[in-house]
Amino acid sequence: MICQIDTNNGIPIYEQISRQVKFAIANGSLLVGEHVPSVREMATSAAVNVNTVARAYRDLQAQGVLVSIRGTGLAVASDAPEKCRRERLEMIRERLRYIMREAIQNGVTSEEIHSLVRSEWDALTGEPPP
Amino acid sequence: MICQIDTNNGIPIYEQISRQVKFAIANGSLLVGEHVPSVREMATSAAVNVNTVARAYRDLQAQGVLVSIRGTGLAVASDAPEKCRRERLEMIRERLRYIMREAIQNGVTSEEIHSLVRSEWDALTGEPPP
Amino acid sequence: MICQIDTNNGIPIYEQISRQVKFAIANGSLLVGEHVPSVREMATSAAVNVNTVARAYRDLQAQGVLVSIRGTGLAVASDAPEKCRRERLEMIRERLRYIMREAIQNGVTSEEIHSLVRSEWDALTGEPPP
Amino acid sequence: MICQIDTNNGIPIYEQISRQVKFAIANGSLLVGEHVPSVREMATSAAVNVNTVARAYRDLQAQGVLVSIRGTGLAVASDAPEKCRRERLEMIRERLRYIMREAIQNGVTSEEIHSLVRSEWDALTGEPPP
DNA sequence: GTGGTCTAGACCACG
DNA sequence: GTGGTCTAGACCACC
Repeated sequence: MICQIDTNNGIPIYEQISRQVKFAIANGSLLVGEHVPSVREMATSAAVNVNTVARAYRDLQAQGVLVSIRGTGLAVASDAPEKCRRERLEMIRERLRYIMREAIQNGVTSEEIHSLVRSEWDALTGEPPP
Repeated sequence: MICQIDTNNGIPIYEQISRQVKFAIANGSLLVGEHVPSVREMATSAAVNVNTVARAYRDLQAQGVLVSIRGTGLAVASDAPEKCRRERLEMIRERLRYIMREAIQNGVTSEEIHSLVRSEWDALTGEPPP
Repeated sequence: MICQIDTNNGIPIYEQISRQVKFAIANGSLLVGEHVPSVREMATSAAVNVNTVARAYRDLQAQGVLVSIRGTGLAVASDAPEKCRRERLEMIRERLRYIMREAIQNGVTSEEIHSLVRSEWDALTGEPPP
Repeated sequence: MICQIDTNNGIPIYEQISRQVKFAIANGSLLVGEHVPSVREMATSAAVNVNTVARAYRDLQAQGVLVSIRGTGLAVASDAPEKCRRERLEMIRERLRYIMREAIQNGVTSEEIHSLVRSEWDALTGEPPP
C-alpha cells in the first residue's frame, strides 16, 4: 500500500492518505485484519512527515476503519470493507456537489457540465472521444 | 452586484468574492469600464471586513481583471470579459479533474461518474429525477 | 500649454502637472506674466479632475512659481523662470538618486548603470546605438 | 537574510521586503530550495508587523519566486534565481525610463544626463569626483 | 513550529 | 468620496 500524494492540490495530506486507505479497503487491496504500513514506513514511502501519517491513522481509527492491535500496529477493522464500499461514491459525490453548486449558480448549463465531465474522463483514461 | 458569502464552506471569503466578481464579468452582469462596488460598499453588503474585500480586489487587479482609476475606484478592465469567460469553465474543469483522477484510480466506472453527476445536477436544480 | 498625463506610472497627477508647468517656464514656453490655463481648461485638456489641477496650482503658488491676479487667474511670477531653470536638473537628479542608491546597494556596477542609461536614452530618442 | 527598511522613502514596506528578497536571490545570497526567514522571524528582525512580511511573501509566491512547503515554511523556487536576475536590471531600467522620458521632453541634453548619472554615482559610492 | 485568514481600526494619498 | 498601507491581535490548519 503506497500512497500517491499531491502536495499542490490544496487537499490536506492527511486527508489524501486517509481517503486512499479507505479506497484500498473498498477495493479489496487491504483485507480485514491486514496491517496497514507502520506510521514510519508510510511516512517514508509517501515522503511526508510522520505526524501527518499519524493524524490520518488517528482519523481512521476514530471512524472505526482501523483498529489498534496491541503491540503490533493498526489493522483493518472487520466491518471496514462494507463501510468503505458504502462510502466510496459518497466521498466523490460530496466533492462533486460543491463544484456543481457553483457551476449552477453561475449559469453553466447541464450540457457544459456533462461535456466537461466526459472530456476530462476521456483525457484521464486515454480513451478516444467518440 | 451583491456577493453571497458562505463562511462555512472552507473557501476563503476573499476568494469567494473574487470568483463571484469574475463570474459576474463573464456573465455580462458587470460591463467593461463599469465600476465594481467600492470596498466599503461591498464589505457592508456582504457583511465582511473592508480589508477582506480589498484583498479580493487586489488579487483581481494583479490578474488584470480590474484596473484602478485613481481616486474614483476600480473598474472592469477592457480584456476582462474574455479572460473571465475563458476562465469560467477552466476553474470548474480544474476541480473536476482532481475528483475524477481520484475516482479513476479507485475503480469507479464511467457509468457511476456520469450517474453521480446527473443525480447531483437534478438534486441541485430541483429537477425531478427520472 | 497642454499637459501629458500618464495615469499609470505611480506619480501623482497633480505632481506631473506642476512639474510640467515648471519645465514649461524653464523652457520659455510660458513667459513671465503670462496666464496659465484656467483650472477648468487645463482639467478638460488633460482629462483629469478639476480638483487635481487646483491642487497642482496651489502647490505652484506656494512655491512662488505662480501668482494670483485678482479676478483673472494665475500668472507666471516674475522670478519664476530663474527659479525653474535652477530647479530643472535638480528635479531629475533627485529621482536619479533614489534609483541609483538601490542599484548600488544591490551590486549593480557602474558599467551596468551607464550602459542602461545610454541604451534607454538611445531607445527614447531613436538615436542608433553606436 | 536581514532586510533594511526605510519607513520614510514612500516605498511600501512590503515592497521593500519583496525587492530585497529578490535581490538576495539574484545575488546568490539565497539559494534554490533554501528557506527564507519565517514571517515571524523576519518581522522581528525588520521591526515590522507580521502581516506586512506575510504580504510580501504572498506577492513573491504569486510571482513564483517562493514556494510554500506546507507546515515548514517558504523556500526559493527552482527557477527563481534566473527570474530574479533577469528582473534585477529590468526594475532599474523601468524607473530610469520614466525619468529620461521627462528629461528628453524638457530639453535636457545627453551630456547633462550622463553627467548627472556620473556625479550621483560618485556621490553615493564616495568616489572622489575627477 | 509554520503560513493563512479574518477582523478592527488608524492613517494617508488622491480626486 | 475612493483605494492603499500598516498595525495589532485572534484563530485555524498543517506538519
